[in-house]
Amino acid sequence: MLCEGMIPRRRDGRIILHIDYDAYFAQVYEIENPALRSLPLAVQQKQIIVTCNYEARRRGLHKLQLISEARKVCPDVVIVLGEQLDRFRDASKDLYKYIEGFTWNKKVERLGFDEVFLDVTDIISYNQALLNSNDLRHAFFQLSRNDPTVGFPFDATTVAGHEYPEGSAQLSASEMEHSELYTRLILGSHLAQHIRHKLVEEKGYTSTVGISTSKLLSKLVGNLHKPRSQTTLMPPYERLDDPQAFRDHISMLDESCTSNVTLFIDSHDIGKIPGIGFKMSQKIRNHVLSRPAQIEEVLIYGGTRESVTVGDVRRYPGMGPEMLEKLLGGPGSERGIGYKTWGLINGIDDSEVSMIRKVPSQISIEDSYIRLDTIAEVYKELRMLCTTLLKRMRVDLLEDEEEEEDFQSPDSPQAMVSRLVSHVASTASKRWIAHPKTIRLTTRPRPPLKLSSTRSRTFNRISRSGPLPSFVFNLHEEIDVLVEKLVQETLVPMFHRLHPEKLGWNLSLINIGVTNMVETATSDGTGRGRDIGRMFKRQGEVLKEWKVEDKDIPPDIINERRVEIVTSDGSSPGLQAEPSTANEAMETNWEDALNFAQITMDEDVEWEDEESQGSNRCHTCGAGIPAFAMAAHRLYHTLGD
DNA sequence: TGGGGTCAG
DNA sequence: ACTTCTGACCCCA
Repeated sequence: MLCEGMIPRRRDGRIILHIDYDAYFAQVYEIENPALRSLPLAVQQKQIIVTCNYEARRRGLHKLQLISEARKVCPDVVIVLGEQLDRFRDASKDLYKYIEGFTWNKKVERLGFDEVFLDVTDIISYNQALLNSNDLRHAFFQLSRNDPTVGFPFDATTVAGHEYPEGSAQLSASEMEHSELYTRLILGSHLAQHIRHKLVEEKGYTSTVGISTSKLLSKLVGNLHKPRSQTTLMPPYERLDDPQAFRDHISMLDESCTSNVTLFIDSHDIGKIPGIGFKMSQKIRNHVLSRPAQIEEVLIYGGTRESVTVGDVRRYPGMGPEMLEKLLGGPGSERGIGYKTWGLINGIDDSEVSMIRKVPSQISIEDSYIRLDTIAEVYKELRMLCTTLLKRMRVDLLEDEEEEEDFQSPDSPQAMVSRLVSHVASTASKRWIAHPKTIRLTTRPRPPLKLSSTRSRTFNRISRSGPLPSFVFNLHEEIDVLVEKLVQETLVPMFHRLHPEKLGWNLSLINIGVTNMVETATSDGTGRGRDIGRMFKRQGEVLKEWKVEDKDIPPDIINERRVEIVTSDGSSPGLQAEPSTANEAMETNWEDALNFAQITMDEDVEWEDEESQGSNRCHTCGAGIPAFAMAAHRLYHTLGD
């Protein structure tokens, strides 16, 4: 008897696509140099092939192969270096933004460089409602809610690409004709195919896609047919316990055939399920294998480890959320891990595809070392890592300052002055879209070679963190200078907190990271997908008379700072430029603008609470600036160049 | 918030 | 050889 209550109910209302670019690193090179496409191409990191194109695989190469071996197997292989990740990261971001363009709800989530999840539920529902059941073969998929001509024709009676199980459309056609899910998955498969085609046409990338109702299932099912293909996990997803369906499918009632989800997921090795990693799969394996009384064939003495499949675990006597909770729970482990894992084992994953994110939640740089045990070497490495980190921050957290959108009213002093600046000086300035508040230093001490062997626990990295000084946001200073300052003032003290002993340590790794991002406020957080209506509205407003008002000024700092900042004496520690010069320039060239800023100060304004301070940072140097002084502060930067 | 663990690509 | 260089999320105090 099946214990119904132990299996969480399926919720298959969503349609989720999982996109995986084929042999990603290799493809990036192929696009830069199309001549490589027809050749066996391998990407090298250290002494290994990290990935290779399918031509190379056809000739016997594979991932994580030694270079020496690869050359033996395929002497004419073209090997390129893949240690510098910048090009891969850039291409990945570009593809991500392109793919976002297909979504309506902005639910698009990147996993690593080469995978993207899309929640296309809304698009599918919309098109499902549009289907004409009298002529499904000549359906039209609408990609836009506004323009019914944007889209593509398709045959809504068949799945695009592969399906799992193979030929399942014919097998249970009678049941599925009435299945809502069946229709929605068909729609999903055609949308997936369209996106794949567009990725090739517009970006030159081939990809592999999985189509199902959750991140878990779409990711897993996509693996069935690679490369340049797609697979849809077909219904029924539910166990057939409806009496009528029960009789119709009496021949399928063998337990493994109750639903295609179970059929599909049961065959996977337990460690292949996303979310069940090395540690957890080991714990589960040990438990399942260490009770061989139930299963004669499984012997642990032989030393050969039997593979444990999801099916083995799912059907293990007494297995359920409680048992998994006992197995996997404990201090440090995630709350409700047993229930979550039991869900995964039953093909249930309710986790959301997250909204598109413009900024990462952390940026870190690390390097590993054979031996690193002198303070001088450490300083040198800190400087190198810091340099890379600050450059990365300028790439990932900086954005072209385009016409100052939405968030602040178009006639606010900031926007006004900003327009003046970019118009008259035609300065293509940059702004920070986020400010990390914290910097962290991590090291991995070399394992104490021959200790009393208590436990070689995963006890790997140790770290210290502290506030990130705001001078690092100063774009007018040379990186080298900022690095030197950051190392001396922040990282060296942090290092000594981490390693108080003068000698005796030996590091195998150093990592420097910035975290705790505070996003600079923009209206929608995406910075993309301009609203046409809003643009028109704005144009009108720009023509209106200036309004003098500003409600974003924190009360506590205005009195002490107002004079200082308006006279631009560089009260922010990060400002290095000559104050008098900037000041002079402002007064001579920007009198009106300055007056404008002055007027603003004298207005009777309302104050916002402390919370608003985060949005009153200078985009350029990161200094906290009262809103009323921001306009003048911007001028200062512009003229400082 | 600081420090650490697990998982993933 | 579970490597390397990340990044996300979760837990505990």
